[in-house]
Order: sequence, then structure tokens, then C-alpha cells
Amino acid sequence: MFALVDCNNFYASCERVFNPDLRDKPIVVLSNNDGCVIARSNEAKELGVPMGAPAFEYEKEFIKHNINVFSSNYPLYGDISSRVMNILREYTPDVEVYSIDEAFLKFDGFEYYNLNSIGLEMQQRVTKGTGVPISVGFAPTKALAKVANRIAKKYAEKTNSVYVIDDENKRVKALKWLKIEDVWGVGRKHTQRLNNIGVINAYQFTKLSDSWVRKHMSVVGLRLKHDLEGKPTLDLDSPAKKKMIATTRSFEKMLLEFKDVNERVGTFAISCAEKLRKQKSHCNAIMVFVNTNGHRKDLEQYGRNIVIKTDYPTNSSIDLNKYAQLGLKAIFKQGYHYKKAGVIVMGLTPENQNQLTLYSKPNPKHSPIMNIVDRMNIAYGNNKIKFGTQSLGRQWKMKQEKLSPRYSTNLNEIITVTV
DNA sequence: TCTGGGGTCCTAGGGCGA
DNA sequence: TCTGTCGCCCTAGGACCC
Repeated sequence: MFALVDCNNFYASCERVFNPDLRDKPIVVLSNNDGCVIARSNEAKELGVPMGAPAFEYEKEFIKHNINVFSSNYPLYGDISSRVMNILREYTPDVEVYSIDEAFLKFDGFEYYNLNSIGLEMQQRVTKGTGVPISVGFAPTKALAKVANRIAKKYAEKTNSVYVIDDENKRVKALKWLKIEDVWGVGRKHTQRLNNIGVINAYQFTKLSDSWVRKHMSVVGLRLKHDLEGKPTLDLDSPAKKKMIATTRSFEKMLLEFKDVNERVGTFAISCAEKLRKQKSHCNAIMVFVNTNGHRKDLEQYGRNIVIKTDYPTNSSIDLNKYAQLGLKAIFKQGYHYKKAGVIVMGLTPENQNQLTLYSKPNPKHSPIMNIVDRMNIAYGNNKIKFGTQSLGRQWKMKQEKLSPRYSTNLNEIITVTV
């Protein structure tokens, strides 16, 4: 059996952990730059705030309904997430952390246990240990565990947020209840295609022929179908090393000058290099992209990307900064209002398994320099060490006007209690 | 005036060597 | 030496996830 454990309204719940006054009050959490709503408490959902709502359009609603608005605080959410996952690991060694707020657990050999009561116990332990409420769904396959979890969440009062699909009747009933667009792995395009042939719920999907599903939804769709039929096809994934690393941002205002965009792109490349060194990898290619603001129909649009192969596998900030600048020079066009840019490093290989190249080799000084840079940044705070293209008096930063303190990861922001 | 960021997997199609 | 075929590799793009 698999379990899918999902934290309820995770970001909003995290904000409540150190601020219990917010219990039962509406909360929304905004994306980077305070752009869109990316998480809502149940109360905010009931007030009709949609997912992805642009914050500026809803400002009046927020005030009118006393909605508590937060900028996203990833250090806090990441820390609470790892605490939740640690508690879950006490129940089974087979845990796949699927996302910041979700994990699949495999319960092999639990045939004679009462899974429902295990679910309730997990829930109590996590809520007591972290303050975050969870929902738990059990089923014989991962896709069905997702369905069970949905039922647990939807009918929280009746199920106590724990639901087990353990017989054929429950499986069929659940699939007939689940709309096709809510099936894990069925997005907008597939929903449209399936609706067109009269499939509106998950049960009808499982009744399609394998060949139709294979043809129109590839092996991914077919695996999903079998999983929903109760034949385990998807197993726990082991935590794989990343295959690409990206740093991309929208700008707080539109940029016109090459030097301004170049400074951002350089900083993104350096950030990618730091992430590479953290996971002890090298990359052999780097992509740089720029985009204008697609929402501004009144302005001329432009967007391009370029991939540059590096001369040798590298994770040096100096190298990647250099390639990023070369890339930007190649794609930047004067006269456009740039709103977004990014750097993605690809072709990742372990640091200690380098393919030798015939004509060029890495500068042997880079590795020790990067080592010192990383150590200084840890000791004195991030971004203290700057590289050539970066401005010393960096003016720009993400808009985060409603940021809560990093209660659990920064000593200076720890909660204070007055008696 | 303001509209996120970071990933994965799969397929089709072209280039290329055996 | 030329040509056809097969399979591998690479890339772009599509679809999905949170």
C-alpha cells in the first residue's frame, strides 16, 4: 500500500505556526516580487480569491475582507517541511518527498495493520510536532493514493482527513466521483481531448482502450491508467540529483539597457554556479533567455534564448558569468522593454567525474577561489563577494513587502515571548 | 504601474555513422 | 564507391507537476 501525505494549505499553515492569532483567519501567500497569489487558507478560498490571482488586482478585496497577506518565505517553509518529513520517516523507511508539502510513503507488509488508525496517528504527531495539519490517503497504487488523499481533504469532517481505498467498490466509487481534470497527470490539454470523446470522470478514463491512451497520451498516460486500475505501475522514486538548475526572475520594473540586464544575468549565472557547487556538480552547457512583458500588448514583444556549450565541465562562477555575458550579447536587442531573464545550466555531471577535453582545460585557480568565496559567503552572509559584472551597490531586490520573520532558521529573527 | 519560479519526462524529427 | 537502412544521439517543444 501507498500513502500520500499532503500538508493542508501548506504556506498559509506555516505562517500560522508562529502566529496563532491567524487561526481561522483568511491568509494568502504571494509569489516572488509579490506578484500572484500562490497559496490560500480555506477562509481565503471561501472568500473567492482564486489561485494565481494578480495581487494588485485583488488589493481592495484583501483590505475589505481583512485578508492577511504574506510574501513567500521559503527559508521558513523549507525548514518546516523537513520537520514534517522527518516525522513521517518514523512510520516507514520508504518515503519519497514529492514536493515541499507532499510525500509518498510505502507501507509494505502492513496487511494486518489498521491503516486508518496509522493515518490518524501520523496526523496527530505531525500537527503536534510542527503545527501543520495534514491529510492522508492510502491505496494500492500511487495514483489511487492521490485520489484517496483528495477525498480525505474534501470530506475532512467525515473522514478526519484520512481515507483508505482498500477494495474494488471504494476504488470505483472514488473514480466515478473524481472529475477527469482533477486526476493527477491530466492537465488542461488532456482534459480537453478527453472531454471531446465524452470522458468526464476518472472511471470513464480507465475504461478507454490501452491503445487509444497510448496513442494520445503517450506511455505516461498509459502508466497512469494502469495505476488507476489498481495495477501498481509507478513506484517510489529515489531522490535523483538534479538534471538542470535554473535561476530566473521577473524584474520589478522593465529594463531597457544592456548593462542593467547584463548585471541581472550575471548574478543569475553566479547563483546557478553556487547551486552547482552545493550539489557537487559541473555543467557542460548554459542557457540564457530574455523576455519582454507579455501582458503589455501595447509594447513590442521579443524573447529569445541561446544555449552555449562550455569548453569543459565547470561550476566556476567566473566561467559561467563569462558565458552568460557572451550569451546575452548574442540575443540582446536594443529598444525593447525587458521584464524577465534567466539562466539555466544543463548537462550536469558529478564534480569528480570530468571528461577531459583536448583543446582547453579549466583554470586551476578557479576551484580554490570558489571554495573561498563559498566559505566567505557562508561566514558573512550571502552575496558579500561580488564578481566583475555585478554592481557593488546593488539596488534591486525582490519586492517582499509582507515578509514574515525566518523564525526557525535565523537566530536574529527568532520568536520572542513576553510574559 | 503591478501578472512566479523551478523542475521532470516524453516524443518527433534530423543528423550521422555503421 | 555509392546507396539504402537501421539505430543512436541530440534538440526543440509539448505536457505535466508543485
